[in-house]
Amino acid sequence: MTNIDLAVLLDRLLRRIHLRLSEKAKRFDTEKVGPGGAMILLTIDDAQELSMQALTQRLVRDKSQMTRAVGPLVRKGFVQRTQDPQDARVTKLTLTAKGAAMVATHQTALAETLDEVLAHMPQAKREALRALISEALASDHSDPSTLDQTAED
Amino acid sequence: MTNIDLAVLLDRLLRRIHLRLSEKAKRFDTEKVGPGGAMILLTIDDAQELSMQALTQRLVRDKSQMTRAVGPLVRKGFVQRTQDPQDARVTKLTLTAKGAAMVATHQTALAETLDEVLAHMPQAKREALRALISEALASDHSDPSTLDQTAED
DNA sequence: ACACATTAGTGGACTTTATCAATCATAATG
DNA sequence: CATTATGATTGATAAAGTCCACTAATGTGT
Repeated sequence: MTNIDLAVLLDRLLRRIHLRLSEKAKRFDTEKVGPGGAMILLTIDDAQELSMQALTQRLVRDKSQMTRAVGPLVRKGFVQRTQDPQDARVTKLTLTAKGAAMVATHQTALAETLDEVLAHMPQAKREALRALISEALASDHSDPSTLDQTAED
Repeated sequence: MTNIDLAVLLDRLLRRIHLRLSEKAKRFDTEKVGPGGAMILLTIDDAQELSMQALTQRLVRDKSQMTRAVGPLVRKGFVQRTQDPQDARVTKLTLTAKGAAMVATHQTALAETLDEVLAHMPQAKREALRALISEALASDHSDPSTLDQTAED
């Protein structure tokens, strides 16, 4: 195994997953949600409701890029923007029924993809892997700038 | 934990790492190797010597993109192209001394970054995480098209 | 020799993401 | 109020990656 670091390994694994997923996606992603869009949908689904800021922080992207990425999803009817009654500056994002359906499709595809990529890995190890990554994410409070921890996990 | 899948978690973790790494990189990446270039250097370093094809497969990218990405690294003196004496079609990539130095710098930065991101994760778990990812990568032979396994790992 | 496959590189069109500054509306504060 | 901070968006621009078709050189097999 030598000297290739965790980040490099992560990158490769993720690329493989993306590669296969995008092949599958050709079959159902007729509205061109794309990998970035799918990630957004999955994230909103997980949180039920998210502000732009929270979404930006979770996906670790630039906020301006986030607006642009969400735009098409709204236009295509997957996501709904609503104004927060508490604070009229914030935009809350929720999934439409159509968005939820797309999430379900993507989750199925993701599960299939993971089954392929991790074909030879026993379930227990997959769980362990997921747990470790989840833990790594949860325990990372060291960001100087942008992490606000809207606390679940 | 709900329904966010492993791939999504992986993506987030990797993004966090990249984000921090790129901040660090500003301080030493004066020749604009960039994250993509760094990944290439690290990969060549790991294999000692790599054909373009092998590199493309490992990094799971488009081959034309790969040529374009390697070009600047050669021009800047980090990587050397040599023709394989066995097969004159293949270009073998190796690191120059300058390239090796850059790899060392990047590895240090990577290690620091991982220390930050995984600050609260004990060493044993980090090792476990690395081992699991490594295993996932190694055991993945199911690709229909492009994996040729130039056999090390 | 000949046909055929493989490896690399080129070129162009195109999509996706990133980056950075500026703007606008709304809060929050003195 | 006036000022400042915040959340979101816009605009301009660049970087990165994809896709596809094509060329050139070399290797393989008949």
